[in-house]
Amino acid sequence: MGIKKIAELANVSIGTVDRVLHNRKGVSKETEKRVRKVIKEIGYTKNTTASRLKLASVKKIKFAILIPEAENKWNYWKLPKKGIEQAVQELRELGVAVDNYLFLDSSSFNNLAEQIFLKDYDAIVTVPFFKKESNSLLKRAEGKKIPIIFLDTEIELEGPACFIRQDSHKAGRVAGRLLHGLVGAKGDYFVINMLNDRGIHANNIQREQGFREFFNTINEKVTIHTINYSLNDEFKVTAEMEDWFGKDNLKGMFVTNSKSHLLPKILEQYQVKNTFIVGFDLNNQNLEYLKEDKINFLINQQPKYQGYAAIKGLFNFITKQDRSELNLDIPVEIIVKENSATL
Amino acid sequence: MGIKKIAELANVSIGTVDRVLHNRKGVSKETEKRVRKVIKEIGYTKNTTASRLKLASVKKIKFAILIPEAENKWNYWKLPKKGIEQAVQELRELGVAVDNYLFLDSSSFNNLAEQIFLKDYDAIVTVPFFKKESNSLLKRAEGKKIPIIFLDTEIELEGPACFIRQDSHKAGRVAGRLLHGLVGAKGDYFVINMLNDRGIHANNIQREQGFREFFNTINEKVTIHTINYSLNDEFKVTAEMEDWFGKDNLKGMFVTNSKSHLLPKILEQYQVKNTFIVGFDLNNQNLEYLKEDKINFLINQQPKYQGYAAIKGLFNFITKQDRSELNLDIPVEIIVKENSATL
DNA sequence: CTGAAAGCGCTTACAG
DNA sequence: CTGAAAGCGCTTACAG
Repeated sequence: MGIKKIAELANVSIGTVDRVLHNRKGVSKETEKRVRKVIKEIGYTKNTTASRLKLASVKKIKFAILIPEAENKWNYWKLPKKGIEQAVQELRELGVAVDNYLFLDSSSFNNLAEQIFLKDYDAIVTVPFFKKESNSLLKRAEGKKIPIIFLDTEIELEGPACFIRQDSHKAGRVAGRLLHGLVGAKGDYFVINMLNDRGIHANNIQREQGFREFFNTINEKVTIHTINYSLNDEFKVTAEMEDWFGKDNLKGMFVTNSKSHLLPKILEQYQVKNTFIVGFDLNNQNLEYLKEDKINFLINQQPKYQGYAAIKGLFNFITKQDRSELNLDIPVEIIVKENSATL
Repeated sequence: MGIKKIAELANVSIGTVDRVLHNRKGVSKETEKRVRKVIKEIGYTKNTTASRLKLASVKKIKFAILIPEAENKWNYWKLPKKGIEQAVQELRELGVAVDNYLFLDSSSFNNLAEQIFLKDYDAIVTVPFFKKESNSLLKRAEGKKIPIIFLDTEIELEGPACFIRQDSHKAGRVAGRLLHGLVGAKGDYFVINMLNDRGIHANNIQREQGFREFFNTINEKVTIHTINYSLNDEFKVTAEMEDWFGKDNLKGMFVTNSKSHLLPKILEQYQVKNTFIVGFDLNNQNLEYLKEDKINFLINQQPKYQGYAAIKGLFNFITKQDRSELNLDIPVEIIVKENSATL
């Protein structure tokens, strides 16, 4: 069922079959036609394993990974990196290798992108944190026909791009559903955007939109306050917020980023009662509060899997022209205390 | 880094290296020692791909799949089967193949098991529906040193066994958490076990236990009624149940199997109000009611993935002696209307 | 434009 | 007890 069989049936050498299969030139029209016919007839599909066995030693597949430096501040980014490492481990004997380029801000992002294009990578995995810079990266990759996958967040770019990320609108709607179940129609709702250095993150905006969308969809007029709080300053409870918090009804708090663990302390400090919290991401601090029943739901975006899937998807694209795994909508995983640990 | 290098360093032929690597006899103590030393020194790990490339044509890995016939009644079983097929597809070029044996009841289970042992399979994937029969299967597999994985449900067997399934206690606790969030301390709770031909299923019992456990853990004394309802008869609302349903409070209904879609109709018919439902499995009927807000939460046990993981796990065990994927605790996936479809 | 040969890392029969 | 050779399915120089 392999190229040998094709060669035999088409009365050519396996070298010629290989030329046809790879659309290399140097084959006469007639021979090519004959070979293609046989290929079709026997329903040939390439044995990727055998192919990679040879290529693993002569032509590695190299990926450039351009993601945030995972210090304490962006601890989160250890997870996609882990997933990437796992995928590489699985594919190592098939000749896959990665180089990590870890950025700190938009300028180091740019510098590293520059370095990446000096070498010949087969694909790039990155993160669309900086719109302008992402666009320029996308353009250059397109020009060099290097496939590129963006993780974590989907933003609009000038040209089609591949994303492996959770649908943040959807995540926001799910959060709406969950909080509404606990708080009901008579409560007050709060969307809490904790800003970081780069201001408000694209997917945090989308999460808030989705959250509000949910209440529109179920056609319930509830009060939703937005609180934007900068991580750099102290949290200041304004007079307006004191009014909101002072009410005796139930309160639903939707924290649009991974910092929901900052909330319980603050709420305690200001003696705000009857609150329910939905946040994002399974960092240790969040999980701690989930266990203490001070956070009610966490939404997981499977960061490790995102990294894993990116490498696998790119590998399948490069080796089998299979585009189907270049885009991925990560399910909105709902975590409560009871399903938070898989023993 | 391969056997060639080892052979060179140990001053033997690759044939001898191979003998040592596979613990085959016919190697002198001294040679073996020398070879093992080199193997250790260079930190050799087998290239599974290369190994399988050769073996794929001379010695296939064959799995016997012994699962329920997926007619309409057990439609669910199409899903693990699909996952199995996907894994086999991915591993086909490495020489993996499966035969399906589909049973209808305990006697056909036994007959098919008999047939399986007449052939030489490298592993078995099955389902522990029938305790006695599962034990005898496990025993025979043990005797022949054939690895075996049980899907879907964990039951106690006479001897250690591998399970890829969701922790049903945990799933029950999650259900408790979810319903409690909607219904609170003042409501009534109902556990609804819909019996089938085989009586009440092991994991349905465990789900009920987990559910009750949750309320013990949070130390809240709520009323939990158990309703056992046979699928074969009409649903009869007893006088006692009329009392329960007639109360004006909120009611939480936990359906321990995949038939939660039968409930909304019945509740409507008996004009039971203020009910919230948590059920299992993403069949079309359940999803339909989820979309209509008549079922509030569904718990998914990722049946397709269970099948997929079983094949992959067995493959990694057989080819790399890696036992780590033979047991798997499937996460308790919480599904609401908003995250039910991944577009 | 085409073919024959060597090789990827491992496995298997065969010869001695 | 040990080695040399052929082969898994594909790829790559090299020769003509």
